[in-house]
Amino acid sequence: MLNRVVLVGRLTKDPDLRYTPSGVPVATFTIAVNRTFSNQQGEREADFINCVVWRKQAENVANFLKKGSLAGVDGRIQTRNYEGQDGKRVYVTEVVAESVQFLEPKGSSNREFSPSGYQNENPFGSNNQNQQRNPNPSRNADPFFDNGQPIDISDDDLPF
Amino acid sequence: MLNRVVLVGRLTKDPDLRYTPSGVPVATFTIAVNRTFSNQQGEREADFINCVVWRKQAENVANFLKKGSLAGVDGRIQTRNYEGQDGKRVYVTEVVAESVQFLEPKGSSNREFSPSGYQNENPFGSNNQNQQRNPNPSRNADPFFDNGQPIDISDDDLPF
Amino acid sequence: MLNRVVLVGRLTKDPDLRYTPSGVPVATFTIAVNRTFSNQQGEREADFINCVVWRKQAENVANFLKKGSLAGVDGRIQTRNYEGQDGKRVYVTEVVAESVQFLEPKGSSNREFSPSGYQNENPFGSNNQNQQRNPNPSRNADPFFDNGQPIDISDDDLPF
Amino acid sequence: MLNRVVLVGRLTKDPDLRYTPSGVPVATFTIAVNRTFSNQQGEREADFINCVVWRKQAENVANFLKKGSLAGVDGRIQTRNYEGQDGKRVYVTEVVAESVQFLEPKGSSNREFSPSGYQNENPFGSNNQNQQRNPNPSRNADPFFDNGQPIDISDDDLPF
DNA sequence: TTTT
DNA sequence: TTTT
Repeated sequence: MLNRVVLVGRLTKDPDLRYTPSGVPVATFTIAVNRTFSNQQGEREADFINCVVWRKQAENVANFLKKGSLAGVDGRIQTRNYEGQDGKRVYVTEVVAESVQFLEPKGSSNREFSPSGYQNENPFGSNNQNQQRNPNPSRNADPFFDNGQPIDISDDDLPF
Repeated sequence: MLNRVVLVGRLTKDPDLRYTPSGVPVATFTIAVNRTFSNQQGEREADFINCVVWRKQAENVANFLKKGSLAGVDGRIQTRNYEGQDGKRVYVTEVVAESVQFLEPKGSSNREFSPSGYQNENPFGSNNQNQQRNPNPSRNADPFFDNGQPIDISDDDLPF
Repeated sequence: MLNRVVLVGRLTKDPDLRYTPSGVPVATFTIAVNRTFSNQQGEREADFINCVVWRKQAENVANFLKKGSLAGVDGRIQTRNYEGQDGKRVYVTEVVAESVQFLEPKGSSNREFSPSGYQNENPFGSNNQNQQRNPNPSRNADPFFDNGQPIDISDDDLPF
Repeated sequence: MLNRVVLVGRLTKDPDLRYTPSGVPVATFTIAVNRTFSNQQGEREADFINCVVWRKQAENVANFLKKGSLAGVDGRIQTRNYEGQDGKRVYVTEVVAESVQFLEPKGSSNREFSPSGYQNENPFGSNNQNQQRNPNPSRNADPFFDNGQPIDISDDDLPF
């Protein structure tokens, strides 16, 4: 079972950094990857792909990337679901970044983020169907990409 | 701008083959990719990834793969959106397969699907925001994954 | 059977553009990809990966990339072999680029090279063991990476 | 700097398991990946790609894969060089597998090898130019792929 | 709304 | 609901 994704594109806005209840950093961002082909109107379009990154790299992403930054992502596709505002299940497909590469020559840094730290947490991924971990019925937005407050990301969502 | 996905997993059900108004075959299927790590309950979970494949390979997929088949996918992530039943925009992230590999030793075939045929169509991808091409206001399900009838896939959705 | 490579790194020198006897352009270059980890001496090392690109993109690479350029490569690994100067068989592993992305903000261009042109050639790949196509016993360097003259690349080496 | 490889193919012979002086397992194998296109003679050819895998997965590979096994590899390209028998430098390009997937339905197992164990070794990769670590002038074959004895693999060759 |  |  293989699941591998590599992307190079630009952030559509500044990354969003949050923390799980136990204090693990998680950053989300959307990367726009321009297509190499044009549509019938001769326009080149883009795919807008949501990405999640954990731990030390989440903080690096928040510190070094911003809207418009050129970045490379090496990771895997993750699917999960949560209960939407209307009580319906919402299905989400996103990329979990295992490494993020800063490709901007800004200040000639060209920083890389190698995976490190947080080795002892013994975390895990989750595609959990039942939402007992969210006992609050009034808050049903996507915990990752709701442009909301840094709450309600469960430690259950931690991958590897 | 790079956008590359490689998956190996099993089909969650038989592929769904349809045709665009101009007669181009398109198949959709969902591939379950088991994760290599377990969650806190010690269970191994899976990601369920929707895939689209066009033209000759769509017919091969429909002919040679079925629920449970082990398959490899080499493609890219595509995002698109359409107007949902409640009038809200629905955002979809899926994989457009450029090649699909049949990994089952069924009948010792181990068939491969190489890209071929349909070279002269000059098609293109689309992430179109406006839905004028769907003049029917009563039909607002996902044209690809609605388990519905073989209608309403626009030739605008054709990639490369 | 899947074979997919994605690289982002910098050219170690200017690309080398040649032509097959039938006039098909082929460019070769080496890309240095810095590793994300350090060795015992605390040094970060790099992998130096030979790449080949054909047709229209070969000319784009020659025109737009040079020593030090940041580039992305999406392709596959190819192995081939030829008779070395001492009569021994030399085995080569390299990357055949299907698309090359120019990631330099030089002149704000950020050009992309989409595959196009040369569609009617009906070419093919080769891993040929016998070298009858090189009847010249005095010339036994690597036809691709010998830093030599633009000769002796067979049309048999053309992939897809 | 991104460097990602995904392969699916069959082992050309049984894997070769060795140990570094400090006892770290390392397995090497060659995977044949059939091409999706044919040459002018209408034959489908293959690429024969050397792979290296370390630690726990090396032992899994040795235990569960053999000549002809269908396997998936997720890893990166590595280049290194060593002094050949004639005193000339030999350059090697191979794949370092980060995970290996057993795709055979043999005994209905379909085992996966997740990275684990050997976490505390703090090893590292090396592309070392000078070979002082091989003080024996009479032994100049490739330490990995010489089909030879389980000697002379330095702990310096350990990646990540 | 899921595969082995 | 988007980047250059």
